[in-house]
This record gives sequence, structure tokens and C-alpha cells, in this order.
Amino acid sequence: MDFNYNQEDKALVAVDCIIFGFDEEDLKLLLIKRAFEPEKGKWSLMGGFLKKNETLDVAANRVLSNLTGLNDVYMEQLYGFSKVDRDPVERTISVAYYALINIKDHNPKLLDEHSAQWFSISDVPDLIFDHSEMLSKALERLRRRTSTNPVGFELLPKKFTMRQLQKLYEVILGEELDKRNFQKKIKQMNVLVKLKEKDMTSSRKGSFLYEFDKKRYEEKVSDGFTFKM
Amino acid sequence: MDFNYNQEDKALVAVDCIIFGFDEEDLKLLLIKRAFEPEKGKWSLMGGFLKKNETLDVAANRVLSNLTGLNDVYMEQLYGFSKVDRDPVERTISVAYYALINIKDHNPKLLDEHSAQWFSISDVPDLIFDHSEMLSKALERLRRRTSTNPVGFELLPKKFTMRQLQKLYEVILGEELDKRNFQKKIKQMNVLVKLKEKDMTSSRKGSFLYEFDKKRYEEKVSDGFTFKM
DNA sequence: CCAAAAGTGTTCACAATACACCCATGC
DNA sequence: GCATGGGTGTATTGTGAACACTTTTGG
Repeated sequence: MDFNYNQEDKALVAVDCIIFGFDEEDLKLLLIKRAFEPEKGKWSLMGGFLKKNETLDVAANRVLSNLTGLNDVYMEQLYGFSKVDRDPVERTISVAYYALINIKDHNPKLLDEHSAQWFSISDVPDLIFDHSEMLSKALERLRRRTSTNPVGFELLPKKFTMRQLQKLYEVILGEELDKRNFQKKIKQMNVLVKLKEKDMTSSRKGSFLYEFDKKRYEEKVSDGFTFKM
Repeated sequence: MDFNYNQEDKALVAVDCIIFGFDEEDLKLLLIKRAFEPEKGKWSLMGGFLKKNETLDVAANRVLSNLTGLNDVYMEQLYGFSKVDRDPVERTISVAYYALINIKDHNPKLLDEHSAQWFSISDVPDLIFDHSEMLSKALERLRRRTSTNPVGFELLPKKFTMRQLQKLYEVILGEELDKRNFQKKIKQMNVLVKLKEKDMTSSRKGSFLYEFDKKRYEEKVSDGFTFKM
């Protein structure tokens, strides 16, 4: 009895990107207005179909780059979604990815072309298909990740204040943190460099800027380092 | 400009199952001898293709059940693998699942039919395609999961001794644990029921048997309970 | 009576938490 | 000189880790 690959069912394979950003105030999600039927004009995650000669990672990066102009962004595969009728037109399996980007970095012209818009995470509209499910899974994963790995540097500008970093953790984790305890833990991680410069926009006194020491961080991660926020 | 689903590339979608078992001694992996070309006769994870009217979860359960005769097994989606040439015959995306089963439970006749065999995790042969990569990802996930959720009850017989449970944790985590500390932590979780019965096979004195209180466990999990081993 | 595994508590070190006041500056 | 956000330390509690002796009983 020989096996024949041809008798098996094929499917379209898509990737959808949950794109998170942060604007000093709120965790945000980048959505597009869907440009074609079905569900044309509704809010949707940015997605695209996997091409013959691409891996899923490559496809997800392509999709993200089409919308934001960014490459080399932090991205992680999230989960495969496969309800039979999730796309009413064709059987489509979608593999969701989530990305963390610095909200200031993207190319606004591209956003316009896709009628894309940032939404506060607490104020996301209804999404097409199973995209809301994807979003909640991404949030869950981001929260867990945040409490075991220093994350969020991807979401901040290169230089940032402690206040901004703390605010970011607060919006991701959905709880307020104590200023002193937060700084203690962050300093223990030993992956920040305190600069001489101050940010003078937020207060009269000004607050010191920090940079993320990526090299030191990657050394630690490869040693299996995690922490507990 | 309208969009046409038909111009997109389709692919075969497969599921592959990393099936873990435990035999009081070692963590084990269930492999089959591949029955068809390419790589016929080589060791492989049990897999199968996604059918038109199935979700990935359903397909993974079907595949597992074909090999073991078991349903209602603990199973979790792991990751989507998509290297372009991972299957040399046809473009195939594979979504890996891992399963935890009680090694005593399976149907030996079915194993025979697939020329399947259990291997100690420390002694796994070369696997076809990217299956070794799947396995290492599964092990990593199992280890992480084990240190935050009570796991492993799926891998044990219904009634088990503390010694067995500890041994299981030890082989999953790959380190020895202190008997007293282990019991303390497990008892804190409060999901075990100590039975009046003893297992007399392991020592003269005999050791008490325990059962897992699934209901209490599920209540806890839905309250967001995790622990640290 | 002895071999072999089961069972059981305490101490110590470190990490998490709670908490409040002074500082620097622009206006 | 005062209002605003920035910066800093300590005391308490809880949790993880290390550690050794007694019990049971079949042979």
C-alpha cells in the first residue's frame, strides 16, 4: 500500500500580525481597514498569505514590513488558528505572530495606504474572523513573557526614562507598580545603562535617560536567565 | 483593484505529534517507522495531514488516537514548522502538537501495526525531516510548563506514589530534587488526595498511593493559579 | 536483626512587599 | 517660594534551599 500525497487536501496558509506599540500612555494595537471582500471595510489585523518559497517567519516579516516599513522587529510566532469556516471564502489556516514595535518608528505613508490606525488596547473595535481571539492570545502571551523576560525595550525609543519603562510594564501587566521596587528589580537585571542626559519634557527637575544594553541582555538570556516582575 | 483568493499558493498542512510517556524510570517518546517514501523505514513522529473539515486540534487527536487508541488525552499545540523543503515531495506546513500519556494505557496492537516503539528521551534515534527540532521544542515547553503548572498527572497511572511523581519531575526537569521540599510544594498545591492504600511493590514498608483531584485543580487553574517548582 | 525505602521539620538566606520623605527646577 | 515629578532606603514577611534521622517490615 503506497501513500499518495496528491490525495490530501490542500489549504491556504495565512499569517496575521498582532502589532503592539506603546505611546507613553497606553499599549496600542495597529489595525487595518480590510480592503477586499469578505468583510471589506471592517477592522482587521494585518495579514497575508504564505507564498510557495517563504517560511512562516519570512511571510510574517514581509507582512509587517509592508505595513510599517520596518524590518528587524521583535516578532514571535503565537499560534495556529484553524476553524474550518474561519475564512468563509476558502479553507485557510492562519498562523498568528505578534510584534513589538516602537510606535514612533513606522512609516506614516504606508499606514495611510492601508487605512491603518492605532487603537488603545482597552478600546479595540470588533475584528473580523477570529482576530479577536488572536489578540487575546497575544496579550496573554505578552503578559506572561513580560513577567519572566525583560521585554518592552522593543516598544520604547532608544533612550527612555524609568518612568516610561515602568508605565509600559504597568499597561502590559494591567496593574500599578511601586516606583522603588520597580527600579530595584530593573537595576538587578543589570541590562540598562544610565546616561548622563536628562529628559526635561516631563518635569522641571528632568529625569535621567537610560539605554538598553542589548549585548549584555543576550548574554544573560543565552545563560537561561529569567526574572520575576 | 480586487483581491482574488485563487491566485494564492496552497500548501499541504500536516500535524505531527510528540507523544511523551513515563515508565517509572525514564521519560519516553513514541516513534513510528515511517511506512512510505520518502524516508521510508526511518524513525519519525506520528503525523498526518489536515483534512478539509477538521481543525488542527481535531487532526492531532485523530492522529494520536490512530496510533494509541486513546482519546481525551492531554495535548497542546506547540509550533508551526514551515521550512520550504522540510518535506521534499510537496510544500507542507506542519503544526506540531505534544501529548502526555500514561504509557500503560495504549493499545499494543496499534503500536505493532505502525511499527511504533518507545524510546528513552536520552536515547532517541535520528528522526526524519525537522522532527528533531520539533522534539527539542516540545521538551523545552514541557520543562517550562512543568515548572509553572502541575503537570505530569497525565503521565502517571491513576494512583501513584510520591516517589513516582517526584521521579517524573526529576526526569522532566533533568535534575534531582529534595524529597522533603518536593513533598512540601506538592502538598501546598493541594490537588492530591492521599489514599488509605499502599503500594507494596517498591519497599517493605510500602508507600501511600495518591490520586490527582482534577476538579480542584481545574478550579485553581481557572483562578490563574501557577506555582514554582 | 538488618537492609531498603518511606516519612517527616527546622534553620537560613534571599527576594518580594510595603511604605514616606527630600530634591531639583521652572515658573 | 512653591508646585511638580524625580529620586532614594529600610523594615517585615514570605518563599526557596539545605539538610539527617526515625520508621516499617519482609526476609
